[in-house]
Amino acid sequence: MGKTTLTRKEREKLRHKKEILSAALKLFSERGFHNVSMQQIAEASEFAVGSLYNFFASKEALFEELANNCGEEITSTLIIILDGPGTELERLTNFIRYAPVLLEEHAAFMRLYVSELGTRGVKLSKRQEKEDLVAAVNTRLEQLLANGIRKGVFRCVDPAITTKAINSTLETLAFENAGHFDKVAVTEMFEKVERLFIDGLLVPEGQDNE
Amino acid sequence: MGKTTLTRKEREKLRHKKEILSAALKLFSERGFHNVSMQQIAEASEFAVGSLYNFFASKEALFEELANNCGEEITSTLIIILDGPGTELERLTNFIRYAPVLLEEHAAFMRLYVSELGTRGVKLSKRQEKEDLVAAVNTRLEQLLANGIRKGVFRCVDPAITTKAINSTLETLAFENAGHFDKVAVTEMFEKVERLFIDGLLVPEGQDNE
DNA sequence: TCGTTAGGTGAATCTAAATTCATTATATGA
DNA sequence: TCATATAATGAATTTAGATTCACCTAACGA
Repeated sequence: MGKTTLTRKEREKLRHKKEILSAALKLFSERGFHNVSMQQIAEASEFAVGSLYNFFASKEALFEELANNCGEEITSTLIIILDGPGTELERLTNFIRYAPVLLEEHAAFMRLYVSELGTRGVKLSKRQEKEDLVAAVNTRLEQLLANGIRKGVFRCVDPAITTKAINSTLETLAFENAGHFDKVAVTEMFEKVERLFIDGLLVPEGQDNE
Repeated sequence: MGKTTLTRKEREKLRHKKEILSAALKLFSERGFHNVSMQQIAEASEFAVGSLYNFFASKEALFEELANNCGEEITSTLIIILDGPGTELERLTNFIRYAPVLLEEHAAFMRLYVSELGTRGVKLSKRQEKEDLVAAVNTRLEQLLANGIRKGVFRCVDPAITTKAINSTLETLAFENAGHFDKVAVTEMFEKVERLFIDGLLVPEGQDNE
């Protein structure tokens, strides 16, 4: 019947699962993992508590699935940008410029990510996956910076530290703005970040690198 | 008897309270507020659970006292640096350089601060005080940057954004290093931060600001 | 129509932790 | 030494919230 290999029932089930995840994401991002109960998720998603357990083995499992889903989506986009065409300067600029888009599309998850999973964190069993995703982005950003430095485009800074600085700054601003998203204000804000980091990294004209 | 106005008993009590706070700080910083029980704090401090309640009305109250104590101590030092003598450049440099010292002396609290109170956060009732402390530091740092820009020492960046960038970078590194503190490595790391931000902020020689 | 099955339901149960409080120990000073 | 006050104790109670499960309901094929 459907255009996929899934039966209608299966599609329904998947949709229900997504509804639960979506409601949970909203709540978790607003109040944090420990301050949201399964009851509340049930109410918000208009299911019964018991039903949640038809989809997820535990609250923690639900959270993990959420984190993995969203994390994958976001990091894969970032990796495409970092691995994409263009000079180091262009790609780094795109990376920073993309933040507002990410924020608009995934505001709730960004909040969740920064507060529960970011550099800090709640302890979860299978956090492995997420570590890998983040590491993948960081490695690429570091590499990009290192290349830019070698080519004499960027000043001779430490790529690892600079990566951390850029990421933590973006995370912080993302978190602050995820609540009350205002496209214009946010875009403007990230332009300032761009000027801070990009201009601060460029080798001043007429000077040699190192 | 004592050199203060406190009786011996009172001093004893105070010491006991400090012992509890100290044990709690260690645990909270390692595992986070929600993952530490009053039982555990009792064991670690070698008191009975009930005794904790002779000192603090609730677990949350205990946490708040901890946060306020340490927060005050740290921010007051930072404010002294930011308000101190010296040019904007010198004071900003000192601010960043002071991070390792802070980290060495207050590693546990730094961890706690970043994970539970930093820009993100657990919801607590009387978080007001802490907000004020942080705001006091941020305002001064912004002001310092603004002055530096006006005097043509720093590039024309946004002081508020730059403040956030510097703080979040320092916080992130502090958090990462609070666990396994290594003076040499940490000092080296913060020197790189210094180069990243300070050098990146300076107006290139022979050029005019704006 | 009827039996079967996959979800769905939510009250009941279980669990981990916070909080209380009757009891015990210790110190002080008459 | 004894009376009193102050602090310490930890078993018992309470509470909040996760998890279970015996029971529904709707859809589908026979």
